[in-house]
Amino acid sequence: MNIPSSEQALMQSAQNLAGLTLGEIAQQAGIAIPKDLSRNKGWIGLLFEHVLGASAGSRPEPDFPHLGIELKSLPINEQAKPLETTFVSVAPLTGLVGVTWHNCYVRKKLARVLWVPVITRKDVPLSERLVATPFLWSPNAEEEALLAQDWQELTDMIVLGEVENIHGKHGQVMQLRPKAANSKVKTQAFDRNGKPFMTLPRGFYLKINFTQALLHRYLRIN
DNA sequence: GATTGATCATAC
DNA sequence: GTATGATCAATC
Repeated sequence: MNIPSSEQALMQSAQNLAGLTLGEIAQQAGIAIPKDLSRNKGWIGLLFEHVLGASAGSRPEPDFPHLGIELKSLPINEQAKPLETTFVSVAPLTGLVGVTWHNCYVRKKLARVLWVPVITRKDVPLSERLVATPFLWSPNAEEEALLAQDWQELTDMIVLGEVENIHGKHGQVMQLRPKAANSKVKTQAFDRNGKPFMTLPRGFYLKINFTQALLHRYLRIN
């Protein structure tokens, strides 16, 4: 697939995915379908990136750098309720001096997101799952305020050396959870005395209630 | 059943 | 290890 030249071109090809199954999309793209996602958790996201012409690679940039748009797949059920939290980014545990909500990575990453919902049920094979209507989202004032509030709370705790006391329950719409290959992975952080120590890498995740609200706002459903 | 903590693949 | 893409699965 070619790189989309404009937002309109991207949205057009995204809309064209609606109503197709993952099997149809993969077949058209000539991509093999895994039996399940257990050892291919990012497969749907990579499939959409390929089909929509996102710049490949693991660079820390939006999927469509020239458009400033991030692409995210979103598993939902038939009632359009998200089934999983949405990973946003790895949380920096050091170098936070001078970082504010306005210049932080989470805000940049969520500025413009193309959501591609996939109707998911455990008993429906991957290849038969349907793509729902994709939509381009930017946070409204209310959503940004909620995100900013949670980001500030979590970042404050990190800065104060309390990262190991942060649990998934923190945050109303965004939470901090492990983001690593396994629980033995370590990255550097600072404790409450300012001394460096090694801890589990964490990531910011959007909670289900937040992504569900987006769906309601954009698809006018439920 | 929802939520939190753990985990899988791949590139560099 | 860090960054990309997320879902799995044990526990509450």
